[in-house]
Amino acid sequence: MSTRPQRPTIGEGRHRVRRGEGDLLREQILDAGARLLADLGDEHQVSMRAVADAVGVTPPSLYLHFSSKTSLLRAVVERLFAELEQEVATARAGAEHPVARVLAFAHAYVELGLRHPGRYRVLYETGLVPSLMPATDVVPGRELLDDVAGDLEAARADGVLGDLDPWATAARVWQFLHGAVSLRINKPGLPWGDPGADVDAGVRALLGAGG
Amino acid sequence: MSTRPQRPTIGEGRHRVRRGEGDLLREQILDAGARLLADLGDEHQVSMRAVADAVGVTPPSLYLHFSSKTSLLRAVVERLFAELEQEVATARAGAEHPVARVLAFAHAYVELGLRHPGRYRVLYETGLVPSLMPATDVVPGRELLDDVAGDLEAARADGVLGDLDPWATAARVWQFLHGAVSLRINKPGLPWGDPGADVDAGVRALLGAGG
DNA sequence: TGTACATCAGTGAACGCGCGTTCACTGATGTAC
DNA sequence: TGTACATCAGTGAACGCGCGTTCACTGATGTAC
Repeated sequence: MSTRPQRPTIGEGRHRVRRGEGDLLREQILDAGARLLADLGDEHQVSMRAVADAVGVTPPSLYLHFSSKTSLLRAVVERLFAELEQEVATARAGAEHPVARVLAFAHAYVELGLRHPGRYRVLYETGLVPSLMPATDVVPGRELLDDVAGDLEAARADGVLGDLDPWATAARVWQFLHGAVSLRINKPGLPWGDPGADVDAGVRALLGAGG
Repeated sequence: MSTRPQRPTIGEGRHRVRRGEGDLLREQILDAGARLLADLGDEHQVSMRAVADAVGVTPPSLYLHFSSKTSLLRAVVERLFAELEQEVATARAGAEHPVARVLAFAHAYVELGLRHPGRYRVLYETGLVPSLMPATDVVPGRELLDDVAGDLEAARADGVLGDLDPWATAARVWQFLHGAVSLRINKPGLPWGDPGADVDAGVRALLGAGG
């Protein structure tokens, strides 16, 4: 056991980066920050020292790429949200009919949320996002809601939705899905049962049992 | 403007408590702690110094009543949950028929959650509760779920619920309600619409449009 | 009723710690000749 | 090809701060006589 904290400094194995390759470290910092934030689910638990340690670099190095912890967190959150957005998007791409698309989306959403609980928490249950992105129109989830509402408008045009309001119904579906993920994450002590079956029954019921 | 932070110390207006009245300060500490935790919605933002300041006392005084910050927070969380439990209980007491009871509960739950968002966050969206109460059977919300499931069993006996499973349906209702509260709290930028109408439509749909 | 004393709720100062951030520096990389 | 120099990514030490917690103390309250 070494007497010093065991992290690879430049002298001990980490290669100094060549001119112009500074973005490499930037990417590594973002990766480490995203991993830490998603693991811990709380911005206060993620320290600059911890990020630097995870990358294998000293804390001041981070300031070569980010002017402050806040700006680093902002970039990290953007990355986490972009990942989630892309994963959900590819998941819905499989289905054709509007109602099937909504169901595909619902299953993917819950599955992804449960697979990455820390990330879910950061993006949907924290004051972090609004405090980092004060602009009201940058609301992670808005696009998601618009997409579902769009599918439901199509469903209504097909006569499958009864006289339900597409937008309000989309909101209720999302609320249900969010609750299904959030309660399973935050109250793991309760016997929730299979998420897939739950989502299926819940979403179908909210769509007026159509589908 | 005084040069010192303006808080009433014993010498400046706060009366020293008489023998045996130490519990008075204990209550004040709990009150202040509950207010701070509910306002900030995050345990890390609540410092012993802040609690002491709010009460009008110096930090070491808190240790006369609580052995550590953790034990103080535990007592505070218990108080917050007891408050919520009682409020919900009195709200449901009004209705007779099972489905009406569930609807009354649903409206009260969402209304209370939106009225005290910080408290809601602490109790339902934080690692704080499980970390303070490691015993699995102390899960804030379990009793709540049992009550709704009980009502739904009665509803099913009355033939109002179709062949839906009471327990699974209760879970889905709670998931929807939690999502309705949580998303409104955490994504205030989206046009959610009236919570009451939403809850009504959502819960009725989840109960199979019965009621 | 008046005085000396015990009690103990609350104080004030200090501790060690981890944090975000700064600053003068070092030394490998790349360039000029 | 070999040497002197400029660049600048990354270091190591230190800063001030707020935190939870400790400790010897003070002084108003209540009691004994």
